[in-house]
Amino acid sequence: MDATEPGLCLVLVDDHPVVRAGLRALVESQADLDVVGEARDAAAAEDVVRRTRPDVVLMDLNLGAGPGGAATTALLRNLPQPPRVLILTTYVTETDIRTALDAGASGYLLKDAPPDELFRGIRAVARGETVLASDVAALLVRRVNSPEPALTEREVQILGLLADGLANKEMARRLLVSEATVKSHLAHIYTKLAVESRAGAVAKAIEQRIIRA
Amino acid sequence: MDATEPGLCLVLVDDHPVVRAGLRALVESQADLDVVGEARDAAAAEDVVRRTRPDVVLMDLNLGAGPGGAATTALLRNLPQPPRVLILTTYVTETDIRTALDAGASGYLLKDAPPDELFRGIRAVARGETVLASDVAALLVRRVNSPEPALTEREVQILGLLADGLANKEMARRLLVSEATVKSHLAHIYTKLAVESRAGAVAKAIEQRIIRA
DNA sequence: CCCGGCATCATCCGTTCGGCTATCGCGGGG
DNA sequence: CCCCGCGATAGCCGAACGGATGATGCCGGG
Repeated sequence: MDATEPGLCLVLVDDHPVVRAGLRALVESQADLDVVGEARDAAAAEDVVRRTRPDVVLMDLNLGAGPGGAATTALLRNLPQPPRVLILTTYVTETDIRTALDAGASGYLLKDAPPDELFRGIRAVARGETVLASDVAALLVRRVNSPEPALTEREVQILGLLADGLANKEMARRLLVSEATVKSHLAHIYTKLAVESRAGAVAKAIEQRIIRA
Repeated sequence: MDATEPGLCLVLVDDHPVVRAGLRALVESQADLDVVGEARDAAAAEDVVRRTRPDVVLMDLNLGAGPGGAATTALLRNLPQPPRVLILTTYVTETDIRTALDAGASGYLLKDAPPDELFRGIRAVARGETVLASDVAALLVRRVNSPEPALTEREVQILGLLADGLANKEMARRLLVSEATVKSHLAHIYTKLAVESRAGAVAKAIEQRIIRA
């Protein structure tokens, strides 16, 4: 490690103080990694990033109330000289990954990864590389060449409402379409998920992490 | 702090290495707290507790695959000279708290608590006190004077079949009862879970971990 | 340029749900 | 001893659902 190397500046975004403090202690055990700020929500994240100009932001996807990690990622990436964003979260949903990467995240790691992988991930992201946890990558790959047809965006949306227990008529109102359209989407969903009822669809969708519980 | 005081011995149980390492760094910043072991699942927890005989175990409720934190708590509490168990987790569901406390946990804190509260919690639990995060306490109190939605064994059974997408007639056949009975159980389930459809019931049941996803 | 997937909408029809009300036997706690 | 919760049962009825079938417009790849 070159002594003239300034090291990487990090900002932590997580709504749990315990996790933040823990992460800070962890990464600061590495000589080349420095935590220059923390935030517990989107607003604080923007503020601290504007002031500290970090190289990499470690972002939890689930920020409790307010804007989620994906939205916050997009927010930070739209700043001038935006930092790289490395998602560090617990649950994996296909749509979570997609939206996070679409929002401009450079990587996606899980909290059940060993610290080593985290350190390597941070450095890789700082270099401009993209890093994905193997579980995450596997999930994406499985989707690509799986015999199971992928659900459309609209269908996933319907599934979300379905899990909220809404009737077809309600969904139609929410989505500003007719009830016939909703039933049509549902029929497709049933076929793709190989189920034959709303309840079965919800269970399978959660099980396959198409929607979160 | 008395120099002859040996300090409190802790074991961390969490399936996320990042969180474990973070927690370790955090609590070891306190002179009187020592982490003597870590575990990522129930089996490892039992093993390390048997060997290290800690005063307090910090337990995550969501241990990924295998036995959950509540089951692990019960396991540890049934050992000879059991350690105190302090639940340290993210989400709060009524049933989570109940089962954890029933399993013999001495406290229930949330990961969004400030580190200070955590340190105080650990010391209090070690002294034999019971500690509850204020959010948790509020939730429990609310439960006491509101009709508690404790589902019957039969009702949980119905929920399982419901998540498989079975029709009432099918469930009736499986359970060797009439369809009327099934509908009766469903009506009770809807009331207790505060939903009004099968799909909503499935989602809420999975969310509250009444049935597995 | 045509085909296919997607989203949209429509109608028909038989089945299923879910709410309502009511009954019955059983067991436990006041 | 009586009441209550639980499981089981029944019938009624309007609303919701799910399948089948077909049609339109749009867009993108071959």
